[in-house]
Amino acid sequence: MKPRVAKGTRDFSAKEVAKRSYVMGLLRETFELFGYSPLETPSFENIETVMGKYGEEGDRLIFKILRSGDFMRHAAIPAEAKSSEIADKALRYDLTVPFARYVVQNAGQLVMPFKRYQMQPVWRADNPQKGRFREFYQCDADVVGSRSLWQEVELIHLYQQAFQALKLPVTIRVNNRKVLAGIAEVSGVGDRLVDFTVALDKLDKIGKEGVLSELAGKGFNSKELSGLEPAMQHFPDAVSALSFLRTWLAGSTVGMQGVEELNFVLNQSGNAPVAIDITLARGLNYYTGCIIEVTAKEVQLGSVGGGGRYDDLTGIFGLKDTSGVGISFGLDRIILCLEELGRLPENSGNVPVALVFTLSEEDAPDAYHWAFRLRKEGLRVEFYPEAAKLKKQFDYAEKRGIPFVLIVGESEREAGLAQLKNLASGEQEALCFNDIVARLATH
RNA sequence: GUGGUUGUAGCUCAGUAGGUUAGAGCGCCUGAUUGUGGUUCAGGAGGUCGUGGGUUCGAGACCCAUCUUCCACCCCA
Repeated sequence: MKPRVAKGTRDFSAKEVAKRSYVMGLLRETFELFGYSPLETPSFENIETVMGKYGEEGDRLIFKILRSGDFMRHAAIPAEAKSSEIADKALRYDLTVPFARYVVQNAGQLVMPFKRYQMQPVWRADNPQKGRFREFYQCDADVVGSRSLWQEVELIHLYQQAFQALKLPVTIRVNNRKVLAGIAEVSGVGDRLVDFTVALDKLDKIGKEGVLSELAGKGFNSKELSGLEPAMQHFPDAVSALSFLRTWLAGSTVGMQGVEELNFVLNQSGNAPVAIDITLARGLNYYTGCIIEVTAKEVQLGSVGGGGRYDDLTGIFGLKDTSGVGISFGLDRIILCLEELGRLPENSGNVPVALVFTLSEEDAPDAYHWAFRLRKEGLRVEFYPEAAKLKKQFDYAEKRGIPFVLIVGESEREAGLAQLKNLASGEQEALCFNDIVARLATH
């Protein structure tokens, strides 16, 4: 059997880890700049915690974990057994639901509004594609316990700040579930909101005709279709979109509320790259208010982030009246984008600055001592552990990307010096310890 | 979950209409060169052709199943 990673998963080499920690470091800084505190939750939850939170499609994509112990042995499992009977745990599907669980579980201790960020992998039993994995990282920031729309504004600015730091130009598209509900209401299809929004979300991809025919296929009649049509027009700017919606949705209380929320958020967003997009729906069905999605401007790779307001997610776990709003960064897609644009720093930071050669067994103790002392000075130094041919030791340094080598032989030992050689330039000089520390430190 | 696609040496790939012992480039190892690499030259190792069945005198090639890759749909980060 050929060893292989499981479908849709990846190993991360030193280089890749360096890229990932670069991006995660910037995100962490930004989260903390905005006052969010870190949280980590287990990789799996009780199955009832995750099931039913993401819609039917979501449930299908949840990785379920078989009951442990000898459960399987004395149970003849009927084919129609529910997955909850043979599985009692599930890998987390996102970070928001475990967060909601945490908030409810610790409601008494938390200071509200409670702001946390979380950067951990999530798992989905999806078919992999480019930028689409079965194990991937999300980096989330959420606030619960405040209905203020300033939270939405702040999260938009958090997005702006983070993507600026990452040097990845993005468009932040915003919409409001209440606007969508209002459109459905005034068109008389309030009971089929999900079918409507799912189809509308594809406008960019399949065009107006495509959306209309998909809706027709779902049983919408021609009167309903023409009622919904205004939602598919293109607005030149936010002002005209909002004024159109104000007249169109005048008869819907929810709709008007959504319009005003959207208006507030847009007005307060300052120079952030936000755009109103009334076709934006987002699949996760726990969103109730403002919804946000972020796409990279220069790369076509789906969305690199998304989020929104959820008024009652904690209600499912028994805590009423605790509204939350949050955003998510898709770490893996952000890295793919930056990679494609060549904007990840070259210097990975985890390569030694020097390699100490071992010329012979006799020279080894002294050579090792050089490495030992240089490390005490805080320099990343590696010691070549065998008296191999110099060609081999040079090749090793070259391949690891180590810029300097240190050669200590009999003559150097007597003089208390070491030869410091720059591999790129070929320059070599016999220097004392302090000079070598200075050279390597300033490299 | 649906449809298509991919898999041959460590890597990138050849392999013609099924026919001896499956090839190339790069990489790797050894030597020329026992304290100075990147060049050059000479030699060498490395493959149950993703896996399991089947058709055939004979399968890397054809058929079926399965896993994997990438793509589209679904959905999503």
